[in-house]
Amino acid sequence: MKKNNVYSLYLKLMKKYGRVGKWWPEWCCLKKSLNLRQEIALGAILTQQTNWHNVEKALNNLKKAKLLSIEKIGRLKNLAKLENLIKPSGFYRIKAKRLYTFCSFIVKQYGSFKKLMKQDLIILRPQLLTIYGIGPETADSILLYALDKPTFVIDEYTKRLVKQKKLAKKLSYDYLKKLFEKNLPVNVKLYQDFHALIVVDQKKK
DNA sequence: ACCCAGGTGGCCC
DNA sequence: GGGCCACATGGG
Repeated sequence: MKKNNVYSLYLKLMKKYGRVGKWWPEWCCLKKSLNLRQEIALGAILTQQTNWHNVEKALNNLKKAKLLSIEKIGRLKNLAKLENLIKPSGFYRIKAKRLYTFCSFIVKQYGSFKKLMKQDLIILRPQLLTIYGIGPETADSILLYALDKPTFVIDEYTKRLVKQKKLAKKLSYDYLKKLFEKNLPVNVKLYQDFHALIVVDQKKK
């Protein structure tokens, strides 16, 4: 039998860390409230090239302002208030525009966040990728952690790990995504846990 | 005073 | 297809 480096890496990390980091346990759970799912989706945009610590401040500001809602953000008339609330997360002007574009897309195309959840991964992923400010990593993070869809997330940490372990020569997004998915059972919880473990492992270095 | 953080889009070659 | 830049704040 051909040995599977990707899957054995998952087992190794699972053995080493078990249940993972501070905010991951609730993300890596399949039963999440609608509010938490929206927080995760918005957080996925806010965390682009940004420390989680700063993102938390922005999310708390949104929560206090009762604006941690995709439908509310999608219906905003102007973005000044939103920009101000998310300032701690950096790139706040461009991120306010990205949040708004994402949220208004959902409102227009699906009517509500709840209806979006029912959409199929095959349809949804290409749709998300057409939205301004949603690249492959943000799309996959939203799909995997906010919507529990089986798509593997590739980020800078994953690339670093692949390089360290010499799992692949190419480091392009789609190539690595296929590599992981090809060598793992299709399982949302496993994808969630594995990606979280990679981040935790790489952060320690 | 630097340097970096769970990216993305625009522009150039 | 790949390389470089702007985008901005807070923490080490």
